[in-house]
Amino acid sequence: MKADALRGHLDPMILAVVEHEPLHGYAIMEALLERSGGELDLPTGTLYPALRRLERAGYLASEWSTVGGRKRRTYQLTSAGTKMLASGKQEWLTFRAVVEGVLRPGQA
Amino acid sequence: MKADALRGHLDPMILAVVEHEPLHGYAIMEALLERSGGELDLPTGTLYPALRRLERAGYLASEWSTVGGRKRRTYQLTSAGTKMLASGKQEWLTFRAVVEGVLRPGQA
DNA sequence: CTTGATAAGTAGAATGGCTACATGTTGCCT
DNA sequence: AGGCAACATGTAGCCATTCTACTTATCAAG
Repeated sequence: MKADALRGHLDPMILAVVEHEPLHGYAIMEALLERSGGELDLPTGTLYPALRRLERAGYLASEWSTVGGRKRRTYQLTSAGTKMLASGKQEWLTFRAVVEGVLRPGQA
Repeated sequence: MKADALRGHLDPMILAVVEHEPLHGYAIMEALLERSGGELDLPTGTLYPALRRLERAGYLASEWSTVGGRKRRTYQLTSAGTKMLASGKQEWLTFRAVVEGVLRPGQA
């Protein structure tokens, strides 16, 4: 998959994986990897800054904990984040329709 | 639709509209607008540089003509462009599967 | 004779995902 | 005991591409 085809689509994806349970950064990476069937192997230099950005923007809230000597920062959706996720899903559907309207991907 | 969610997806879309008939820049803009149901209104500052980039990369070839006092540069797919378009369509399907695997967009 | 559509372009800003680097722990393998 | 893989978090700076804003020019309609 092309490098930064993700542009603009990553945020809702991150929000989606913490929708039903709060997760820490590393676990978010693993969840993305798993849900994408191994395709989405985010570098830490992408994920961690993105999480901070989303927190700054008010879509995520975080708290520190220490588990077995390891520090974890666990993120959960805020109510603004929930709304953002919903509208992100909607925007995805629009985007998909636009691309497929132009691309007509059935025709190889 | 978010501004540059297009990132990395625009190139195959441009190639797609000239797949069956050569078009000049302005006509490409109109074709994108029409095929996207009015959603994709590219600024000229996006399209023209993109066309030049695709030509430099060998995916498009262009020639000048003058129609009614207006200069047109008409673009058509090269054979490399045809291949690139095919692989772009394939990549789109992968990308879509990745996003939807993570997003599960059915659930509002 | 001005406005809107047609037509092509450039310069420079901004975005955000990437590479590469930095730091430290735990647990398994030899 | 030593080393490496997995766990865990983070920063600095690069880079590609899309965007805004601008320029130039013709033609048709009003």
